[in-house]
Amino acid sequence: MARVADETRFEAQLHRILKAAATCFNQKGFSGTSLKDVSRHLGLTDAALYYYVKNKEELVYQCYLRAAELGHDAMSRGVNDGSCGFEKALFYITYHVEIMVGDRGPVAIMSEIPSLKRAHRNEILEISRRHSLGFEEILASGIADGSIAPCDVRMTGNAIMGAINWIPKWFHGNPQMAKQLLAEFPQIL
Amino acid sequence: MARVADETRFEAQLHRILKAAATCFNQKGFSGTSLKDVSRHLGLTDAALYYYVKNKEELVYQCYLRAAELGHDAMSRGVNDGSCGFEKALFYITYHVEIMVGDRGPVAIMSEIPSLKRAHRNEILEISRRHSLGFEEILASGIADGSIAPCDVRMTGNAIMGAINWIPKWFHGNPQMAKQLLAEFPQIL
DNA sequence: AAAAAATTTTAATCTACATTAAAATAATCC
DNA sequence: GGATTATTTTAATGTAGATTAAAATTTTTT
Repeated sequence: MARVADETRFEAQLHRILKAAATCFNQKGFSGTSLKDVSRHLGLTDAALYYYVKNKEELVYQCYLRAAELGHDAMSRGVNDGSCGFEKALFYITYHVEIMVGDRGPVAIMSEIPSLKRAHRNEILEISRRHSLGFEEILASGIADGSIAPCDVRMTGNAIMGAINWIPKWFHGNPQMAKQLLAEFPQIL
Repeated sequence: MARVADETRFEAQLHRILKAAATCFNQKGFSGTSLKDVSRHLGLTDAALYYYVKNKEELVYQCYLRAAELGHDAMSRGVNDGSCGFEKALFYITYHVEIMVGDRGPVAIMSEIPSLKRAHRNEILEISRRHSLGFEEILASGIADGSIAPCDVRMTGNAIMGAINWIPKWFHGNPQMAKQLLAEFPQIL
């Protein structure tokens, strides 16, 4: 956070590239987007990307890393801001959705984890696992403090994560929808 | 349904191919699976697939078509078997999940719709749209008959569809999990 | 404003698959 | 069982798109 000011030119451009890549991947599918597609989005040439990432695999990896960071960020804030388990969960979800539909997005759907190389894949899977566990803990704490009805936290967690991760599938930048979405999500919990 | 008996050899093999393809796509990612991967799953050679589908694009298209069929099937049965809106929704979800984790699965996650050719893409999108609308109608009927608490059916529908569609991401054939999942899902609604 | 460093482009190369045609094998039919 | 049809394999070919190296340009530094 807050290192936007001293962000070097390089980091800023890499950041733009990652957003462009996420946009393309979500819009045109992974196999449907070439590096040329991504670069064109920024008025660059495909070869220029190689100054920022070693190859396409790493571009995907970085996109996913960024997606994970944003999710983690939302969860931390949610845990901080909520007073009971239910509130923590609700805040987290709200923040996460806000990020996905807001201008920090788009966030790449992690549909291509298996084609990452081993080390990257393991890292992303590990992060995802921790994220899920974190959410399950929130749910468990809510059950413990009585703010959430008893349930299988693993399955409930999976279901809600799925609902969140699926958002890019149907949300395409309609701001009105974003509002409705945020208004409605809490009730689902 | 029930045309399993008079299924010709060709249709049966195509069916096996589609299941193998769905397995590969979900396990190794779309870009990570070659036709050779799919064919090897069946002890065939990659070229053999071309006897059944015109090309890789059509293989994906057929996988998605099959996924859509299975979903539609679940919804019809749900609507039939439930007496109020809530029950219809619950039955549908249960049936759909049962299909996804059962031996009619795996079902391909539709992450590569954008790379389908225009006609196929439009067809799949249209089917998906109808499916979503169908579910929204179920929700609306439940609200009307008082069995479901008022909500934005579009958003609630999106959320639940996301939860369902995401299942292949974390379900990898653990039968115990399948049971827990089915036991838990109803409560989420 | 010259020099150095950072960024981007041009122009090839390289390669993993997808795809195809013809030949071989297996199944079915009369 | 021989002929016909259905299915699969072998062996090439084709191609999009990733990748690279060197040159050109732009930005920064002094």
